[in-house]
Amino acid sequence: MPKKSADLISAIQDTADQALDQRVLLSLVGYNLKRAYLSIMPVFEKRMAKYELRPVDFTVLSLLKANPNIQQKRLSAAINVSPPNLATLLDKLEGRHLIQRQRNPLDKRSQTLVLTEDGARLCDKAEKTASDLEIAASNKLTVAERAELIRLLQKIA
Amino acid sequence: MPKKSADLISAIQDTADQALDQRVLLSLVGYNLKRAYLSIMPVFEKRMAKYELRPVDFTVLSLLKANPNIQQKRLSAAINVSPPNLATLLDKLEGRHLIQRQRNPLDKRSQTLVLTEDGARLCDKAEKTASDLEIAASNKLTVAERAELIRLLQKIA
DNA sequence: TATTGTTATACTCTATAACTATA
DNA sequence: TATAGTTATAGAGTATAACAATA
Repeated sequence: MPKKSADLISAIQDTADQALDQRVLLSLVGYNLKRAYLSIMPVFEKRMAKYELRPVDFTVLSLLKANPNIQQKRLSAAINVSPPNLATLLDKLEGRHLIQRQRNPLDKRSQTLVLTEDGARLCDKAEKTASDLEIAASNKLTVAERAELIRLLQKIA
Repeated sequence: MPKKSADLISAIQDTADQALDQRVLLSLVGYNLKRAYLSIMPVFEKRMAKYELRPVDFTVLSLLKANPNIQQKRLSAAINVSPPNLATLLDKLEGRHLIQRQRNPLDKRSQTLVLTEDGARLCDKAEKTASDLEIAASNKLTVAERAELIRLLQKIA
């Protein structure tokens, strides 16, 4: 509801001085999730960039380490990346000799995935970096709070 | 580390039967944040789509309601949308007569933003929808847990 | 010269349709 | 006919550079 002249000027001055009122948005879980995510991810991305890994690449390597010989289909569902997009992602990792696709002898349509030795080495380093970072990134929380946060997040998802 | 023939077959069968091991990833706050976010946002987006609002459009309307006559610069910083992207976003909202840009008489470079009457009405409805949804979306949490989750998320951000 | 906001554009991410090879 | 994976492509979201108007 637009104002005119003097009213507008004083309204602008008032608004500029005040702290931003975000009470409604900050009462919503989704808004807080996004803010928290945006505040911690840039650091993580920066660290992973040293290994030329995006967060999703790290996720794939770490899942392959823990689940060798997993099928692409299952990986795709687990990490919420569509089969077409996963295919190109895996092309890149395979091109860097970090993973290997193996035709499944039981069903030649499907492929199973494993880390190469290079991939396993890189994954170990990246996981170490991630867990180091985890401590630094959540230094605003106590150990108990961090555990509680993770528990609540897993309850939602 | 690729296997051959019989070994591979039994490895594949084992992997296919087992639950996916995500322990490393699930120990990281960032991974859990993303999973929680992805699990609650589709519902929110669907509801907001009825008002032809994306989450970020809702955020802008709600912030303008609570902070009339805010400058674009400040809004841009608050919601993490770059000035060029905010400009086109505001173009669309202004084209729908939901908001209005006003040249700041104190500094003609800047513009301040307000909701129109239509915008205020739509924002009220959308905020009502959001808070209704909030209860349904976080029904896996108790009231106390939800409050604690929000508190911890705000500590991180 | 610096700042606010805009335009134009490029880059990344995500989503969809159509194809292959196997079953 | 159905499924796993791929290719190609389109769309949304995000980032950057160059510009106009004002300070």
